Amino acid sequence: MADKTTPRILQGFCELLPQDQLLFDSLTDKINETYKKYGFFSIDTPVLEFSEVLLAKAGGETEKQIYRFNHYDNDLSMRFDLTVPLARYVAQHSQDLVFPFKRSQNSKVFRGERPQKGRFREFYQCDADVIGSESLDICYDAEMTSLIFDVMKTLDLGDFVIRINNRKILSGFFGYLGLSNKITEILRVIDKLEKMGLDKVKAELKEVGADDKQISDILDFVSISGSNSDKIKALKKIDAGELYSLGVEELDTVVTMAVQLGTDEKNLKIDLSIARGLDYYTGTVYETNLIGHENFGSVCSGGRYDNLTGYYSDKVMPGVGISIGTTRLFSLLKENDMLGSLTKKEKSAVVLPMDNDRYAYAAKVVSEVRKAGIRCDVFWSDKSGKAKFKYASRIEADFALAVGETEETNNTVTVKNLGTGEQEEVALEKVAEYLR
RNA sequence: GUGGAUAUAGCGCAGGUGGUUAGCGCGUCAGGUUGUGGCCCUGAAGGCCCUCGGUUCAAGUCCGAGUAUCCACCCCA
Repeated sequence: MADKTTPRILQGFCELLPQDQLLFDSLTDKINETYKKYGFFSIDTPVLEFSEVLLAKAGGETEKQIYRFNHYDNDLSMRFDLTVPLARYVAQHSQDLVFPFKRSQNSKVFRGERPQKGRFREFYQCDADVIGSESLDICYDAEMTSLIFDVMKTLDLGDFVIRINNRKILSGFFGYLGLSNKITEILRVIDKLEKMGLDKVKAELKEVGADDKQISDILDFVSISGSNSDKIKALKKIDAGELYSLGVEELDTVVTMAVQLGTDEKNLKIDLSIARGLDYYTGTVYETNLIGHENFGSVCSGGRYDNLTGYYSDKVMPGVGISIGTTRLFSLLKENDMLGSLTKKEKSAVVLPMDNDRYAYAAKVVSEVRKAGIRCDVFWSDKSGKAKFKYASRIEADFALAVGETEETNNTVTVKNLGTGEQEEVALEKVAEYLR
């Protein structure tokens, strides 16, 4: 073993064994199918973009995390999310797209940050966004809410809550308190309320520069309680300017409409402390948590942004979108032994030729089974009978189809159910039917 | 970027106060059973004990540095 290269991969990069990959694919399939049902069109964009394009807007944290390098004369960057490439895509192809444009995308993104539990440097995001031309009705925000609801129902990961808020409400209210120049910082602090607790938030708000009266107003505000309609009523009583009122109006519409679209109100909760760290959200914001697994963080987040393509085009294009970090979600589910709901697996079989003269007959058998649309494999190896059945068992096939001299003579197959251990000789033309 | 932990077989781990041949479980391969997997039994293969340096008659074990990985913070999916 001297001088061999150690097989290894980069930290924060992830790959799965075949049985896990099967489950991961089932996770993304379920999400994509739901997106499709809502009328989204799937696209893909390049992993690499010109740095000037990708970094047109980025700054601060994101910029530091981008994998960027030169190749000959090109300054290149790897996409760190799917939204910026979408903006470029829409600006570049706007004349060929139909608006409102509903696109979904399931692709890998790259972030050069320190990996840890549930955080990767290369990971899949499963996004759905609607982009409008000039304007985009608030009903789309409601539709996204309903989409989150449907996805979560389909994934069947247990009880969940979609927490919803509107940035206009927060910005309007904080502006009204005379804190309009500190809105971004305040939003970030408020967003941490659940995690850090009241005292720390108070201290941080003070650091940001709010006085005691402002702090208590803010905290009273975000802790407005009751049902969704109670909260809306309470919010409507407060007079905090035009932006604020518009936000309340929007939130009211989104919640009402989402319910009409099929969202169960039990799973939808107005939460005035949700702000989302990302600064490009301007209206509705979403976070989704699994009840009992709050430590997972948000499994599906998103929101409304006013002008997606501002850095690439003069056209105003508002949008609303959501994102599911499937790599993270999968790794957390696996760690918590929650992959059970993903095991939807089709039946599969493997043909075992019992001796070397049986290959031709094995070919006939496998072709018959495949014609019926059943996943089927042949073990073309001259090993012991034990090894053959062991192979069938290891690949987790449901059936082993043993074919030897007797079977060929009788034009049959010995079907062994690897789950129950029972076996039976079945006529070749009946095999496919027998396997179902 | 800041703080903490870990590094021994393909994987998961054990190896009091230094002592000569480094173990266990899983996996792999072979056999018990050459047409029957999972369970059981037997056997085999597989180790520069992360790297470099230091202390010592003697280092997997002690000390230092480096590297890598993991965890937490920041931020986020």
